[in-house]
Amino acid sequence: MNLFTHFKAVLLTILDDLVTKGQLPENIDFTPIVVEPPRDRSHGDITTNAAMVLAKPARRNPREIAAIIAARLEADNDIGSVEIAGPGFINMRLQSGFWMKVLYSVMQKGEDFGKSSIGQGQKVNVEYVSANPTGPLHVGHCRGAVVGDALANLLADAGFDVVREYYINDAGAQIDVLARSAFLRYRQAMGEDIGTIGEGLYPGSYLIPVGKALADEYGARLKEMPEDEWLPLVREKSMAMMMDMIRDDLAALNIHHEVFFSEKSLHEGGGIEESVAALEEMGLVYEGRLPPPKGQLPDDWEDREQTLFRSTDFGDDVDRALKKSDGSYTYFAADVAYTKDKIDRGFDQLIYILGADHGGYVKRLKALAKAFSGGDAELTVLLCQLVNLMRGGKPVKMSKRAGDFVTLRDVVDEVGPDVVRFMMLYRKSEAPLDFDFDKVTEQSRDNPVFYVQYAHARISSVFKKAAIELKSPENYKNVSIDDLAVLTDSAEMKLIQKMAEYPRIIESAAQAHEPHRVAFYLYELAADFHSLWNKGKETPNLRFIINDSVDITYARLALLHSIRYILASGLRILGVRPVEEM
RNA sequence: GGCCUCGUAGCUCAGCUGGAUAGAGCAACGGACUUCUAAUCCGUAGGUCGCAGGUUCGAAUCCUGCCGAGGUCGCCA
Repeated sequence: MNLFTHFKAVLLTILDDLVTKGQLPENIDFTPIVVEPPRDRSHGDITTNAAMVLAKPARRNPREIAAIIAARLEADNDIGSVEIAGPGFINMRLQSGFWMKVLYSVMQKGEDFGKSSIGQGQKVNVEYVSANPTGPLHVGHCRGAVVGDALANLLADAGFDVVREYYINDAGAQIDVLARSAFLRYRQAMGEDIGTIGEGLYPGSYLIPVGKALADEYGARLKEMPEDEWLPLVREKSMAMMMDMIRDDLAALNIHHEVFFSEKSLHEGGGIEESVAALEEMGLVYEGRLPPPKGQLPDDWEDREQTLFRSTDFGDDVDRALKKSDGSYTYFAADVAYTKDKIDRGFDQLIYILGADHGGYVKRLKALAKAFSGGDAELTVLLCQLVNLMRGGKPVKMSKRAGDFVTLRDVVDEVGPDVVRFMMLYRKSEAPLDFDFDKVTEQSRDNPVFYVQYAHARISSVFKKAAIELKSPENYKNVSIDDLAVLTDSAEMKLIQKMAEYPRIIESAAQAHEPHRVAFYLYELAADFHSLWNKGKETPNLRFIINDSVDITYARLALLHSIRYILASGLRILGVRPVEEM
């Protein structure tokens, strides 16, 4: 239950009634009305701008309207007091009994407490990673991988029907380069001295096992074939092995896609012709010339007529080429087919997680979604900015020597998947991110991963102690709403109120496509918990286990258990494991 | 030159889709360990929200123009 939507419903009922009673004019637009937590908690538990929004259409003073609404709100059993403040804010304080109902609801629903149905089962496709299958994932892929995965989890919790998808670029010239590079490794495996690896081939040692596998499978036969015979065989084998490696890399970060979509299947299955024909039917394809780019002109620029898609009809800067000078389809043409395929599969929302270097690609993708869905499908792109690898405050030097890059696996192996995931999510994705190997493994408040994990571990330690000291340590699970009334300390109330915000965080983060909000929320929840913990040091009767009062002990264990549920739920969305001890 | 992203405390960043006196952490300073782990907590101090206009009851948030940082710019993928 999102308490803000709950009280918004209460408010709207009142407003409707005021309209029928003639105290407000008819046909007023209520959509700008929000019910939310006040910026400053001292103003109350919830606040609404209703009076200020209604003032103009009702042609009355906002504070006057506020007074009318406030009088009605006060009649609600869950609302303790109502105040009108500033230009016309209506601030409400809730009865403490209401907070206990919320806490009880967390106890009952457990990790489902934050789940929402605002997604209404809308079909969402989240495409992320989609790295070329020509080598292991490198550190640059980390962020998009984690952001995409967490966003998918978040959307699923918010009631969307989510498909996680990986687009395999298995059709371009880079795949032939991969195959030739693997062929070299094959010759090496057959005992040949291959010398230094030539310019334009992949020198990485990860291809050595591919060469061996080829040698095992084909023996000397490949060497005796002309290139046009061995190339397809080597291509298939090396690509399959690269994809296996990529899947392993992703699994190390606990990432699993449901769909791996092959670009090649669009070329071979006629998807491209079909989709281009569909655009033609809509009158969106023509033969024409593009103006040369404004910046530095490419060396090999030649002015020529080509097949173009009218993406400018949908807000793009220039029309986009569908065919290369040799007559074959462009990469973009495959995207035409791919977008159409997604729309045809019935997705209401297409989300792409791309690196910042793909910024120039966004408008043409949006143009495609508009063209194929008639504007019904929403296409959004999250551009993840660069991750700067640091060590001890200094940038990690990455050698320009080809093949010598930091892999995703290097990073995960060094600091663990939980740290990688949390840190990649502890920043909004449009902002660049420093990832310092030393800082992220530091155990201090400066390290949010540790800080949140530590809260979870501390809660676990209380339950361990309770299991030893209490006769019936599980009895806290049977507390009633009334039993919870012994929780009256301000730090306890603050925690309950913080927990009550969780469903709203999930909903707003999902709608804004901002998983980092969950990470920040968890940090705040952990801070409130650590604060209560330390309060118990100074004030022993605020500790969780109180020897001479089982009632208080059970109520507090119920509180702790609820916090643990929410920490676990939020961490699950982020893909970080909660820990029992540090 | 066009387009995209960013600019908030000394540093690293939040700011909940336009709300009230702009918030955290680090660094600085002052406090709290016979304890359910002090790996934490409490307090003090720190601001022209890049600059200038505009929109309105109200702007860090929306619009326009500058300044600065990064990215990107037919047929590569």
